[in-house]
Amino acid sequence: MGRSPCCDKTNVKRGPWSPEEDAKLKGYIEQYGTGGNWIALPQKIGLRRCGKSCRLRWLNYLRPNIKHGGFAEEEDKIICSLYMSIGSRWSIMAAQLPGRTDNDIKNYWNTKLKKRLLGKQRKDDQRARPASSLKQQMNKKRENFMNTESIHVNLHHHQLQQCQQSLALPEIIPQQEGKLSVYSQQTNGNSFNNHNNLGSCDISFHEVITNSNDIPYYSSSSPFDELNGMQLYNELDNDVAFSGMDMVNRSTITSSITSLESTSISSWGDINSLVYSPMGYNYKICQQTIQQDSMTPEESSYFRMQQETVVLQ
DNA sequence: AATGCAGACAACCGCCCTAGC
DNA sequence: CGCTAGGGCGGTTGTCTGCAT
Repeated sequence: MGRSPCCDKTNVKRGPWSPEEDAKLKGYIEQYGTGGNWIALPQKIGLRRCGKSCRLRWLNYLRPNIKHGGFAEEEDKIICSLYMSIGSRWSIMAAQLPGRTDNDIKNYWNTKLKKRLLGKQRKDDQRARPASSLKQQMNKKRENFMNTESIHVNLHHHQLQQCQQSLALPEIIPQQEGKLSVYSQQTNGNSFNNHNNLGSCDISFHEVITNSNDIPYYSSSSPFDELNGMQLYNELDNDVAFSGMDMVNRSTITSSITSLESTSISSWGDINSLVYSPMGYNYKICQQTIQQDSMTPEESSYFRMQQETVVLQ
């Protein structure tokens, strides 16, 4: 038995809002506020709309200081870099962009930025790989496989690099040696207490990709240490039930890790950051291990942004 | 002028989380 | 402690519009 619907679907109006409905809703909220109850609100003001629909209309369109369309280049950069580090957390992105709603950002990403990025990638691929080869076939296979996944999976390290380049973002690949401490904490009912040491990994660059069946899929870009890459992944998988967690199994795991001695996992958010970070390192790890004053101004700026994002979460 | 198609974005759906009981 | 309702959120769908044929 599913949950009961929030309103009588047969008795509410759906589809585009009329100017009259907008005026009613806006006028009421500006005068009395929402009263903390969206479900009851439409009845109060005589709107034949679902409460959730009213909420959405207000938040995405009617409330003051909402900007529509015309994203600035600076906003493009912020969206792109946030997507790289946190994935499709639209509401968090919206918090970083005053006047923008999560819906707006999501639409903008899906219709403009994603295509710009993938279009460029396609062109570059055609230029770079004119001849058919085994490697190409493998890549094609992988591409087909990943096309069935969400956008998370479609974004690869090199694509993200290109996104940075096409948007004139500074490319940040860490050169610092990171000594990463391990600590454990109970999160979401999953204990990481056995995470003493993940062993010594010497990974120049690796990509680890999960598929929808939660079976680790591993691909490589040279130079890298495949064995160690796999080892790191399997350690994660075995110890913390890596698979099956929403944040991870729909993501592309793309990271560039230099001289990893162990890793730091205190929450799924940490894993997520590690996973998503195209800059090559987890900012929380970075926080513990790399002095902020050793970063370039650009790195520092990204770091600050990420810290704010973490706070918002 | 009619039709088809693609892009843009508004709106909806359904799941998850949480506060209150 | 379990249940429920409301709110929040990400993914998806629907609709409108402009352009090409």
